[in-house]
Amino acid sequence: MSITAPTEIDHRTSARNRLLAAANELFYAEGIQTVGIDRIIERAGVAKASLYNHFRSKEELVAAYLASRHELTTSRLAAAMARVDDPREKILAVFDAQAQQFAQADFNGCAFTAASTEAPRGGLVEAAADEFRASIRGMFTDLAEQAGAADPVTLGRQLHLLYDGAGLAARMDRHDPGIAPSVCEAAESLLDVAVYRGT
Amino acid sequence: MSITAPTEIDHRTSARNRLLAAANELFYAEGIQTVGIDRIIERAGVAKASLYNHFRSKEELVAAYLASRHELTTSRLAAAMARVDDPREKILAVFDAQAQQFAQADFNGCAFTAASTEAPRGGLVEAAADEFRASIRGMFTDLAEQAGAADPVTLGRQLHLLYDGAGLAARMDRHDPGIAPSVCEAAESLLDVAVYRGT
DNA sequence: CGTACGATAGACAGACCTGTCTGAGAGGAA
DNA sequence: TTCCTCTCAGACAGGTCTGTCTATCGTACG
Repeated sequence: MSITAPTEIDHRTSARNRLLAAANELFYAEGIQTVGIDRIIERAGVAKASLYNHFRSKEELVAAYLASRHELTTSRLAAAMARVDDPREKILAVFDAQAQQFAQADFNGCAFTAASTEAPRGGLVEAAADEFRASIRGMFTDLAEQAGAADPVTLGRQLHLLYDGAGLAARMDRHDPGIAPSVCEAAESLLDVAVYRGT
Repeated sequence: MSITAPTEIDHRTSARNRLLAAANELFYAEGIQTVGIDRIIERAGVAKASLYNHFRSKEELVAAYLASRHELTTSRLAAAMARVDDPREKILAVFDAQAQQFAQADFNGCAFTAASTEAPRGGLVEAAADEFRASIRGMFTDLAEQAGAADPVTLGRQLHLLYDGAGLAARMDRHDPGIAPSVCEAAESLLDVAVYRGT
């Protein structure tokens, strides 16, 4: 890195990135409504005017936070899938990756689900959640097709149901260690029935 | 109803019931944080002092709202199960009853899940959610045992995962009519594998 | 050196929230 | 009648929130 241009860019991205990092930590851990702008800028070490210079409103900051979550989650799942070849193993790899998330100390359920219960209908949050869910659904449907399911749309939806239920239960039943194994087992059962049905 | 005593009782229960009804409608439809006390008492046609005469705080009103939801949901599921004899059919009846909820115009997902994302940890809301989930989990575990599952705890948990995922997906993917059929199909698949495994 | 721009700290407005309190009214009970 | 209890309507305090604005500072660049 040279000294002239990058520092300016670095400063500019630094403020935005620190804001996004603070939003990630606080919004995800405590919710959107309960975390005020003041705590975000305090954690980020940024002035309030700078926040409103980078984002037009709190809702826009929330949307950016969700976009970063979307990117992070899908890339993590893609990396997990890329490690194996067999479609069936790819599906199990997705649930394995999800289970690893459950084990994280800061795990607190699906950010999009939580955000959508707090945000008004028809806003940026709902749009971000719809986009995220469509992406996950597409992934599962593709996997179901690759795995040879007789009805890939239905199996994709069932795997998505399982994925949703797992994330929700892992947040609500924090003291149940049996969730992840039961999820993998259930995924295999659904897969077996959907692929070998009628043979 | 006579004129003397019941009117007094009627008045007394009426204020509380109207408050609970208003809380049910508003909290469930719009969330707990976004609905203020003022809107509750306006909808209920009750003075603010009366609210704080019946409930010590907003959190206590929320807890009462969740308790009424708990009662309503479990009794509805119990009624659905009572209509059939076979344990397997009881399980499907539960998911049928859930699907009927999805079709309600005012359906907005699981009240306990939504409330717990908005409420602080360690409060009355978390306790109510834990209680509700334990009740549902017990129901599914009992059903799994009655259905002859080799591992009733695991099947009960899997059915609970499915139930959770279904409720979540029905709220998030409002325009997907295929959820309910896919859920019933998945429940049957899990049931088949869990009961006939190894035979 | 001077200029321009972004960052900072913080005051401020306007709105909302919860919970308390006052004052008045209505209807049974002694 | 007088009392007592519940209710209503609304003011009020004290706090929070978002978003705007002022004023100052530091630094890169011409």
